[in-house]
Amino acid sequence: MANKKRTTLKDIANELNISPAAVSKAMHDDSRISDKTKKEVERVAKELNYQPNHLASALRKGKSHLVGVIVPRTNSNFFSSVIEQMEAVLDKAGYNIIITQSNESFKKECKNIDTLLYTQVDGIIASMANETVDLSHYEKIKSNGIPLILFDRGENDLNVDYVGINDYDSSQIIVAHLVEKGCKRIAHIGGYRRTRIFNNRIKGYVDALEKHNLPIDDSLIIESSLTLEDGRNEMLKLLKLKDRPDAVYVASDYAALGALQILNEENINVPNDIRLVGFGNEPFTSLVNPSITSVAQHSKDIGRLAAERFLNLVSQDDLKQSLNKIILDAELIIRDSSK
Amino acid sequence: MANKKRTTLKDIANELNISPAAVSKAMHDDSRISDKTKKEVERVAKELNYQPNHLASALRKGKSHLVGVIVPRTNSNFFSSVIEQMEAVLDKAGYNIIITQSNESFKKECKNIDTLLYTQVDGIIASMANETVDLSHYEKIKSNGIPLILFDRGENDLNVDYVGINDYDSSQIIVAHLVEKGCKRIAHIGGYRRTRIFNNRIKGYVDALEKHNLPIDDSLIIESSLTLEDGRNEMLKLLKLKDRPDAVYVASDYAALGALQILNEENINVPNDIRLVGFGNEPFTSLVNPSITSVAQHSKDIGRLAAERFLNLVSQDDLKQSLNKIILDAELIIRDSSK
DNA sequence: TATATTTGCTTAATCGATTAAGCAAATATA
DNA sequence: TATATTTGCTTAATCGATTAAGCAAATATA
Repeated sequence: MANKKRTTLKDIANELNISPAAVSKAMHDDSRISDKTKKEVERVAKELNYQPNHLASALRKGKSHLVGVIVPRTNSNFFSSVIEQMEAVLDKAGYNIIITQSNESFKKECKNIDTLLYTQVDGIIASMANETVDLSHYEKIKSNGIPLILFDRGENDLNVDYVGINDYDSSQIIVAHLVEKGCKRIAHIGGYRRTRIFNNRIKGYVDALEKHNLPIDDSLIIESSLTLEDGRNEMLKLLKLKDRPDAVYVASDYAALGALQILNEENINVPNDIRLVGFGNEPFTSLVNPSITSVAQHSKDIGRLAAERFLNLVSQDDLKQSLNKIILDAELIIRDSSK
Repeated sequence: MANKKRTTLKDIANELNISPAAVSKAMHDDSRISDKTKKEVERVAKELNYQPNHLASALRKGKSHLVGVIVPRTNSNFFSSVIEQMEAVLDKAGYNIIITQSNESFKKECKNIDTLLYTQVDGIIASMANETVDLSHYEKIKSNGIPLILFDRGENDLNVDYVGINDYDSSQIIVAHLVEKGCKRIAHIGGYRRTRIFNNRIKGYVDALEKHNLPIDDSLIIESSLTLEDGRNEMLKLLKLKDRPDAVYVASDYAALGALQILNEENINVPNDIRLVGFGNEPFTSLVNPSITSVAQHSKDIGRLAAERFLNLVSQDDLKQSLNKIILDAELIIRDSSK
């Protein structure tokens, strides 16, 4: 059973004493094949448990109908929700997706791109690893002549389509919210400036402080990888400052959670002593105590829009990509940590 | 730039006035090709930015060096950690993985299997969707003659390799722990019995109650899909019982979290009024208030072992699969919710 | 020096599915 | 009835990489 050879078009053709070409056409419902033959082909195909060989047809047609997806990690609600939507949209158009994760590693990301190109995907939708600065591996995708769409963590320099939220505005909204609650010393535990979205969040934060006539204190602006551990460490450092902040805006929910753990451990009341805001609206933000105010990133829209951009691009005969940004407004979800 | 054709072996061959066969051999470091030719091939390949066409070589060799992975969801720490380990092991052996998610849907799972078979993967490593009862789509994998390895949510009837933890014993350990803490009415919010692992957890729970001379009360045994929402709903029902439980063992951390939310909302003290135990050791169990006692599932070992089983199976000339279980001991991580 | 072996390639077939071109029979049209 | 068109296929080439078989030149061995 397990050892028998795969059924090919030729096997069906031999069974029916017709040519493989006729079988292929029958399967694709060609108008020049008789209904009788089509029915017989269908019957024998089922009988022999025929499974088309994707490698062969993809090779011949020059299209694999596979889309590669690269994400930093799959175990965040944001990315898995984005992927779910992409899958839904692409599935309808006859595309399947291959998900790879970079684990935030530059090296892994390069390897993933090689794998995807090697697998002959028809396009790549990616969100960059934290470590990524050099973009030559992404250029490789472009020079392969297949569409590249970036989401969330993108780069203008690549001159490709991008779907994401307005990070700059999000920071402005967060600071405005905290100021409204009476906060005067707002710290920011952010990502690294080299990553565009985190740079934008920092800029938004700084500009918002100025707008509200609050002084900018470099000791309150921290760059990190935004892991839970980073959140703990950086929060501890902030607490050791002579002049403690009365609010902390953290650019990731995971790091915000780390910060909250420290605050709870040190018996600092949130929100009364220090207000806390995260970013990403991960499900756990509403589950922890106190629940964490955060920014919803419209993951479903991002997934859908990125997939639609891909479909739009593959339908073009002559692929010409350029910087084409779709920026969605983010939404502040206010919870107990800043009330 | 984007529109130029891919470089093929033939292009390199033409450039050097040798045959494509020689180029292919040079690339594979064949001993019958001169060092001079090898170097020239390497140079021209780089010059023309040659990328081998995986479809062609896979078609010719009959091996795609791709492994399909099917998980219910990727956004749980358990599954993404399992996948990370698989990737690490398979990568070393020259295999790449394609991750698909069933979203706990039977229909989606069938579709995923079709996609993977169609993509000519060399094997499939899967964990079943909650909905799955009919196994014919999995039989299709077997009849394709490629290895199938199940992990976590498996089925004996398929007679293939399985890697998972000892669910029965885990339940026993949990009940013993709760009994030791003085609990007398232990409820169980479990999964559906049709899923083997959940059935084992229920059996382990029932047998453990008997062992400790506690009565078995059907109103305290609940089957559900174990989502967070299910946890909330079932917990509410348990609280409405005349004779409330003094402990709840939930077969998933997500549902346990839902249960905890209700308990917190109803101002029921955990662990003093009701003790709570989850399953899976998801990171948030240590983050919520109170932290949730849970069972660590050794995701890394499971991922590694499943990948190793695959490698072992593909290396066999004559694939013969049989029920071959690797059962790991789980570990109870005691936290505040049951202290 | 004559034969055997090794080296370094080429030739041609192959993996399956697809498709342009073409052909004979059946049918439609003038 | 003669020609045109349609129907229902077949033939042969193709997508790129790989490999068995083979051949001529170079080198080794007797």
